[in-house]
Amino acid sequence: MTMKLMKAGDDAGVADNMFVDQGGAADGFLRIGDMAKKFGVTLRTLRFYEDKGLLHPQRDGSTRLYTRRDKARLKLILLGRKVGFSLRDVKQMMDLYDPSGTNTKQLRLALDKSEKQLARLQKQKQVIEDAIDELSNSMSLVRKMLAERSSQTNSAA
Amino acid sequence: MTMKLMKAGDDAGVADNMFVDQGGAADGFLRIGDMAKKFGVTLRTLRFYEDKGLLHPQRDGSTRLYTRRDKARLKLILLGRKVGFSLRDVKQMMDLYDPSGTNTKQLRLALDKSEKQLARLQKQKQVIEDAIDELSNSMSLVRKMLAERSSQTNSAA
DNA sequence: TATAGCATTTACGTAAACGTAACAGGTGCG
DNA sequence: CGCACCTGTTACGTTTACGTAAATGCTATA
Repeated sequence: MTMKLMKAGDDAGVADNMFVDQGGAADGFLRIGDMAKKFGVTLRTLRFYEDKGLLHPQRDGSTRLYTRRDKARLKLILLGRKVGFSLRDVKQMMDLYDPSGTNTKQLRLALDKSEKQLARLQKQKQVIEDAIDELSNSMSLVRKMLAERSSQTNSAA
Repeated sequence: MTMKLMKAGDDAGVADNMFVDQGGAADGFLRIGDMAKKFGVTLRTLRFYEDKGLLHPQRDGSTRLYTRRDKARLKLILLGRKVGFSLRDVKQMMDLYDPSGTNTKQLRLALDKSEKQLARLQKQKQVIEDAIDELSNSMSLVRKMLAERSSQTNSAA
């Protein structure tokens, strides 16, 4: 059994929410593979996010080392994506983060974007509900048609 | 005033539902521009659908002429898209249509695809609702943070 | 006849978020 | 020693439904 030094179980369920990035690089560097497993993403994804300027892991030579800050940022990214923000939006919001300030501007931007996104989501929900309704109608109609057909064809069997 | 022979007002609100294509090419050919206006799509869309084998308008030389059948088909396409089917799905279903049969196979396929699509839509709806919840949570959190900030900064004003 | 207005065709561009391939060089361990 | 897995980079592929030219032609009207 390869148990190794797998103490990579910091658990990602801390308790911070969106737009709230508390820094702090104490210890517990993760390498890309651990990071990927911890968050359920692929290596490609992590490199991609870095390429897009969303993550900035340290380097040990060429090896990426992810700190607590990176974990927090990734958590934000994934949450952002979950609620439907584009990576561009997420970046824009995170780029405003300044550990030495009140981040009022960041929070305002986030709130503004959030309101718009919320509106979008509600519209989408409405669209989907409409689609469900129409599809259900069509389905019951088709079911009726099939019922007629079978009552004609099978009545002689 | 260019009134011409514009009696192209057949009205698209007949009363057929999805998967139900009744043929019949009596008269009233529409050209692509009229067709587009009638259904609120672009010329590009109509040509695109034709290119994908979803529409087969007649030709007068090189000019496309759309018949009643084409209108019915387009209506189905648009309904299909509204409920979230891909054009490929729509084509697959429409290709099974046979004016000289009971179309049982077509209806079964349509029903099968519809059930799957309905499931997809319900999942999507759930995802969106989750997103709405999470986003709402984050928003109220951000609002609190902003409130704190302003109570600190503005208290001295 | 010139102009307007509609038609035709081919074909590259767009958006998002990665996946996937390809190629090469480390590193740990059993 | 060899295998599995790490690292790096570049860059094309995928998906869907069109948008957007670009270049050209037909036809009716002023």
